[in-house]
Amino acid sequence: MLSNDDQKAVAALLRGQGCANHLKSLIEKGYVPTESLVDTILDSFSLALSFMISSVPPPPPPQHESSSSQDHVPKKSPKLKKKICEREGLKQYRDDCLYPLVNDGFSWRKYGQKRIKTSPYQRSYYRCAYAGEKNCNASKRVQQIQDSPSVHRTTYVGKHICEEVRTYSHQLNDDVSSGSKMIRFDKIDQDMSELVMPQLVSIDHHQETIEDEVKDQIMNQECDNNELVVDDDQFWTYPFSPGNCMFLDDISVLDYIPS
DNA sequence: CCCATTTGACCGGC
DNA sequence: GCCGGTCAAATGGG
Repeated sequence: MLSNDDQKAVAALLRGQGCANHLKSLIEKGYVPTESLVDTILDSFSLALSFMISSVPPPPPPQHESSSSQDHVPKKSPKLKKKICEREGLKQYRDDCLYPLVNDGFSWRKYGQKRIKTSPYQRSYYRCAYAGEKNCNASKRVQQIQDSPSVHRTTYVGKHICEEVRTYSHQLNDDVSSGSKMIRFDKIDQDMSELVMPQLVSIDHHQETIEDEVKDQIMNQECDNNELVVDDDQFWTYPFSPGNCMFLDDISVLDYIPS
């Protein structure tokens, strides 16, 4: 059984699927003005992502007030943080795209960059810009996983609890179908929008461009990197290769109950 | 001068 | 000792 947010995410994805199919038919007929449809599709995906990210339960309140005496706060080790994530059910959302999503609707602050042994590309570490003042524990990692075409993997960890997200969520809950401009991936810039869109709609094309060897390498890399896999999330049971966006055609296998 | 980014150092687990 | 993740001083742009 999906949560309320998950159901909204699925509904948004289905809306995007319908618009994509409509767009496809229009393109086949040579109909040119399809910008509004593209906007709707992008909004749908953005909306779905927002629900998936924001559906993670919030962390428990701090045991004691210690913000004024950070010197006495022991630093959480990565392993410890991972265990905490597992215990608290913090999910990771992973997204592959042709270019890193610089503007995904949230304010991030880069705090590190490292070369990973299992990848020739560097991995960038970001945390919510409001991590300090609003105790927002959301973070993300961005890493290029493939060249030609350039594919970047963004792994979101934790949930935004900052005011920015609460405002967004409030708007979304008020009217999911209104097409509110929550996370506008298409506002990165026009050129990027044109580059990202084909990835979403031309699955077969990209699958042909990625050899199985590369995909195996990517999957093995995930294992090597100790990515947290959420067992009860069927989202993760699907391979996230750059050319395989499972959202659309495979959505029926999810425990989806139409509202 | 402020602030975000960069980058080498550091930490803890294995 | 290696590794990924984080810290924090240095740096650079506006």
